[in-house]
Amino acid sequence: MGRPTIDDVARAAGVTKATVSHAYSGKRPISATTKARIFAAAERLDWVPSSRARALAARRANAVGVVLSRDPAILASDAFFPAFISGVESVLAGHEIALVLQMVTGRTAEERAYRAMASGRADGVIVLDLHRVDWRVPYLRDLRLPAVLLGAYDAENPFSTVRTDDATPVRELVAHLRALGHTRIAHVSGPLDYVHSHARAAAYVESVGGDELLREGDFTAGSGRALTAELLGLPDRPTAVLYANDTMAIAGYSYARSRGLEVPADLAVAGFDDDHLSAHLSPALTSVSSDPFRRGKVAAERLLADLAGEPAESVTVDCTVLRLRASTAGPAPEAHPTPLEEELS
Amino acid sequence: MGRPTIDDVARAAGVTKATVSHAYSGKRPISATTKARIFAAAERLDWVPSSRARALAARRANAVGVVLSRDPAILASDAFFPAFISGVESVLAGHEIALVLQMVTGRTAEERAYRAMASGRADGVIVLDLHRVDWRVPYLRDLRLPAVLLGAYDAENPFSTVRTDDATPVRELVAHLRALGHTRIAHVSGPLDYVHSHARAAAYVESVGGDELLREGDFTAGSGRALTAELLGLPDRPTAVLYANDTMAIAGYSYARSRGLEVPADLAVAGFDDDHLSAHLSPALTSVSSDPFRRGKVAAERLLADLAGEPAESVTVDCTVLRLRASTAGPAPEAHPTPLEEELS
DNA sequence: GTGAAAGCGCTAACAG
DNA sequence: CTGTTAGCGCTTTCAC
Repeated sequence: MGRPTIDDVARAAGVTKATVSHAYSGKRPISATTKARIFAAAERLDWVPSSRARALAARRANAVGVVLSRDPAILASDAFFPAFISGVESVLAGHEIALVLQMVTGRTAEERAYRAMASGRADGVIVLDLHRVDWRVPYLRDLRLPAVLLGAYDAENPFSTVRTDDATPVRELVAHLRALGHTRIAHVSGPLDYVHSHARAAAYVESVGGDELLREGDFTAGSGRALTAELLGLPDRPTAVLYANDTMAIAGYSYARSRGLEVPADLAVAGFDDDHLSAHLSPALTSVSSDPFRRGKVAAERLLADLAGEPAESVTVDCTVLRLRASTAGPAPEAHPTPLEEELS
Repeated sequence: MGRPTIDDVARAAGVTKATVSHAYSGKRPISATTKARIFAAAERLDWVPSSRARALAARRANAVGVVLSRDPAILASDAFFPAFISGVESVLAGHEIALVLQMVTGRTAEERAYRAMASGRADGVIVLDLHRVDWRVPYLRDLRLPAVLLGAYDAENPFSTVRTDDATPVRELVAHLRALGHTRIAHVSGPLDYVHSHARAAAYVESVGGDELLREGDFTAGSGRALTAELLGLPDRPTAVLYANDTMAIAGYSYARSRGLEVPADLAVAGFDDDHLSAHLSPALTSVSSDPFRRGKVAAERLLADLAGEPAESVTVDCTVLRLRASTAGPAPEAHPTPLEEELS
């Protein structure tokens, strides 16, 4: 024995398996009475169609893939990912489509992962953490694997894209700080070869008119701390720092406080991505929420549309909201604050 | 055309598909020369075996499943999940086994998800967030779906289990606080029908000798805040609070500070799970790190062993480490501190 | 050592 | 509206 098959159901209902199949897929009109008989039989036998057989015959996995090439340590400190996946799942669930996740380190492993997806594990993939020049884009094209890219990818490509306007909140933040009297505004970015880090950094440079106070971090608390130390050691130190994520911002402001600076009185601090803890810190951290759940939703919807045969399309999700909180409240400190002595280690 | 199949490779190598299949699986001795010819042909044709066909023929998906029934909002504020998944993936990757993730809300959806897994999407599942009486255990047994349970499940069941000793760190924490002079130690737990929340709460009750200062939270910042407000409004308020996760702890200590209390001078605070931000707060938060990565690793290894036919087994991962930090440093405040006035809303 | 052939449990033409 | 017949691309007996 073992699980019942479509043949068992067909026999029990007195029809052929084709009819059973169509009763469920609806790809062919079936009379209400036979349909009822079929469903009853299926129910009675407790039949669940084999997704393996279905996948092979229909040439589709009914699954979409996500391959993640982040360092686990960074992943763990990332508010984006779980929320994004939730958003993706929120649309997949309604279509009985599964999510296949693969975490890899290194290009070879990543290529293998995408080939596995293309070999039938998934019907399409969502690509995260786009680089400004990303080998995956031509690679996926060659694999003929449908994909949705998250982030603005400028080079010619056949894929749908889900974009977010990262520049506007950065500009607003700079304007806000300027209005409070800040003139030395720094930015600790993420790795600049990521499209989103680059977009934020570019908007910052454009807003403040230079990159003198731009430092490239890597999204970890460690880099937030180290670069903050460096910035605060400058002769004409910044009075405000924008970080590319909340993890670095919090590490940064903790460092500043450990050195005797008050936030926001001596140093204004803002993050990005609005970690769930940020509103609960004291002072609460100003941040930019970017609704990863919604972006996951849109990306999944877009991928399903692609899979349904619609032409690729680039959609922009308007989802960034500036959350002004205590860490950037109040006037800027006086013009030329004393620099902190640079710390060793 | 389309992708090459095993037949193309067989033809190109001058053998039959059976031989190709065996050349890769090693389930039959193949002469070195034909093997070489086969691999060369496969390489030349750029053949990737179809995982769909393979799954159907071999009756195994080469995938393991995780179905998550958490509210997306809680998931997003959870340091556990991404790290756990990383750990799982770290072992699956080496076996060319995929991870199928499904997020659901509600029992019906969860049952559907498990049936989908059993229908061939996955060869086994890892079950998280075990309840003290959990319908999934008999359900999965009836489905005959191999599973590994994360957490101590006491009722009779056929599954492998990955346990963690949650009680010891709680006892250590209480002992530590006692040594500092605290006598009124509270605990804000997670939902008590979860096995892990219950285990922590039970250890707490046993250590302090009563449940007068035990409050049941739900892991969200909101509940951390509300229950802290309630505890601090008590006539004989606690001078130390243990929270079942860092999110609640941070929300709690932010609340306390907003009401004028100093941490740890007026109130000692400890969390659980060691969020990546906790070490970077000021004061840094005492917490219990529980190495979710490692637990994911062990759970995945255990599941693979089950799938390989080994008998089910219960393993205990010794992975909790008490991270004593500033939020519990220094002596307890005087015996009967003034209660805070209870806050409305 | 290798080949031939029979499935795995569905979907999808092609008929009627 | 429903039945018949081929596959989908592998794995796995059973032969030799």
